Amino acid sequence: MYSNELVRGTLKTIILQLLGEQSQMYGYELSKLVKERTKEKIVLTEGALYPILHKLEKDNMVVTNLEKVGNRTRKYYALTSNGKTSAKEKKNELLEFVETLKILMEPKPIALCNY
Amino acid sequence: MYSNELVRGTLKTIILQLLGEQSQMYGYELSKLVKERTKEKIVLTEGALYPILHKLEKDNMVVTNLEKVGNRTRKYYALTSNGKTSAKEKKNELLEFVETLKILMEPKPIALCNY
DNA sequence: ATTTATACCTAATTTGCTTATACATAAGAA
DNA sequence: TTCTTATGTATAAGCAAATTAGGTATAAAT
Repeated sequence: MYSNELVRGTLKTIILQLLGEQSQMYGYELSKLVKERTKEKIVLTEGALYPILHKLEKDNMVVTNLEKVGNRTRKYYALTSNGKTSAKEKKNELLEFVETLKILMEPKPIALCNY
Repeated sequence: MYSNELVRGTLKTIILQLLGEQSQMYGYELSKLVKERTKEKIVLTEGALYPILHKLEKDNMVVTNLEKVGNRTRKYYALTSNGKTSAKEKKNELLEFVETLKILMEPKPIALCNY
């Protein structure tokens, strides 16, 4: 698993992206999906997950609806149109950022052939 | 420039990496190099830079030597052998992390051809 | 009967950064 | 010659996103 400092700052983007892939998802489902897809290298703990989801709702990025499954309640989250826009923006920013990081960490030689 | 949350967590790794590229560097030089190499998309402010350098010194990752240039003093930082090891580890972790992020953000279809 | 998985939530704390400030020399522009 | 910009290092107050650690409850598995 990656050190916490690295993951910090990327979680909201990850959540927005995953919510964009399906019509709706619930919290526990999101945490399982991140765990599975990253082979547990990134773990979305509840202490991070739920406050982010609540913030997204407060900011009108997602809407919720409760669904009963047996005797338990799931709270499904779906992107609003604001949320979809934000998801795209944040995804682009993140992908650009990782490219910048790569350039910074592995600078290409100025010229491979300079004669 | 990228939102601050993204940059957070990567700065120490960036500094270690850059220090590994040259025999020694001073703070102001590091901040200029990051600015230039990332076209100002990542900016290493002094408030972040110096505390990190001091922490690295305290943790025996770098050693310092003061050099006079005219009437001003530069504080050069050079990686120790611990620092070199840490730099490699952190670089690998960061590069792995960005790959994981990509997988998470752009999942490949299960099969391109499934008949 | 006990543990593990599912499912949600929150409060206290940590931490890595920003923002702001301070000091000082050197160079360049007005 | 005064003002601004660049060079150069440093620290303190404050913020926000996470961790850590707790709570509640149902369902399934051992």
